[in-house]
Amino acid sequence: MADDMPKQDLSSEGIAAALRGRILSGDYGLGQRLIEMDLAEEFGVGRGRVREAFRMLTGEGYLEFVANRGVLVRRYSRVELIEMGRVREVLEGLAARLAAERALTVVQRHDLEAAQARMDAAEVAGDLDAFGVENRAYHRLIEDLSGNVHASEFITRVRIPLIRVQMPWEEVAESVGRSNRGHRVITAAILAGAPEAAEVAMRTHVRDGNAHVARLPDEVFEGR
Amino acid sequence: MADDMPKQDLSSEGIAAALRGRILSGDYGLGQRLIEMDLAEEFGVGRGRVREAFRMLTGEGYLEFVANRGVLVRRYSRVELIEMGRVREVLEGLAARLAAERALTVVQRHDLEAAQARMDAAEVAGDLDAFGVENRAYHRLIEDLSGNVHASEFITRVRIPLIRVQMPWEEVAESVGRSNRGHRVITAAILAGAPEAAEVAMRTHVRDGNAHVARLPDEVFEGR
DNA sequence: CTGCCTTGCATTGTCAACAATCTTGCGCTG
DNA sequence: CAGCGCAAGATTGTTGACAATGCAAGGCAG
Repeated sequence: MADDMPKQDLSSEGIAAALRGRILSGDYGLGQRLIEMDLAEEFGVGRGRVREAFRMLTGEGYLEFVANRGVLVRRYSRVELIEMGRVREVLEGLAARLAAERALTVVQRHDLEAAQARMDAAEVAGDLDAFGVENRAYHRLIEDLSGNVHASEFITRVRIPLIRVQMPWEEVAESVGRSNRGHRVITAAILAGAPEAAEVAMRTHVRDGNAHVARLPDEVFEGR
Repeated sequence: MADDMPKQDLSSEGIAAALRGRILSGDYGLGQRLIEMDLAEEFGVGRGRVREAFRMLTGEGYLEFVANRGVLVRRYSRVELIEMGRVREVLEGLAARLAAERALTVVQRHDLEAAQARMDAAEVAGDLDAFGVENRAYHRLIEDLSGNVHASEFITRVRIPLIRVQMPWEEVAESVGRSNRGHRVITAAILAGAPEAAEVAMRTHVRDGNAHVARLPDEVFEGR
């Protein structure tokens, strides 16, 4: 579908949401500069509204403001990525713990099992792309099951720098097996209502993933 | 000093910083409505700049935007406060862990001991106000010692709703002893370079504090 | 007296124009 | 040919004016 049709009149929040989506989807690359005028035209609004959306997203940590240069999608150095990885570790661990603490409905339990099954199928089929997609869906599902929107929000943010980075990760086919073994432990712990076990398993799992990040080449960190 | 002298010309960031300070200091109460025009006049700038400052602070979680009504200092429901408390628990736990993992300099170790000593002095003197101040300084020091700015940023955010709430907390003189006992365990663990012990102690400590929040009366949650 | 409508005021929402600033490419000089 | 201004273009920074919205006070009907 062509995306160049002038958008409907949106509020600042709507524009912010649209831009947030583009950043999270990787549509806008890290370090990419955003031009007020272009977006104003695209959305069919004045520059002021776009500016306000920019300021909201800077406050949320998605954009970087440079005086007299405007905004760019926030970049992260290797050090920052490692720091955020540690934060992600405890936050995702918390989400798993909370999911295990709650009395899940039958539907929720089924959703979790289904997500696990889809990852298993992708693993067996050796479909790395599908595994990547299902992996992300699985982690987001656990956030949802935690019922803690603040934890979710922060996890989303510390996951941003991984958007582009995870490609080389998928190349390592061997790690899929290891990764999914972690998933099965987490799934079992949540379904069994074992918070401590769920948190420990999730933390270990995320930490494993972070180890890959530490070995990435420098090129990954330059925002074009 | 009288505060009614027209302020110097400030950037949006400067205005945001000023407002953030007023919110953090309790100068602006929870739920208080802020008028663009008044602040524009006070700071001697156009409304646009004030609006942009508002949007930044909304993104940071300090303000709440209501369509066609402007902004008010963000209120948090009891449920949100409890949710954020759990996030704070693991994040402060992480900060303590990281502080214990790092090889602290002599100066840093001294700072930590000094902060602990000041809390001890306030406890002995029975000075609840001083203890509250030193308590906050202590937690912030540990954030700094962690060396993880992202953890720090998130901790600051989940601490926002506690600004007003901590007053009744201080009334419970008995809890000061219990609280400071927790501090001593944390301090010792960090100085001993014991990450696991430091994290566990901090999590327990923060969880204790959160228990107070859960028992607060409903009035605390209504923005005037 | 009570409830609803209306009218006026306070405030926010939006834009378009102008000023300030930065970048870029050109030409001049040594 | 390299380096240094310098001017033109592009982009952001800021404001004031006008439109739209919501709220409160007062009047009117029942």
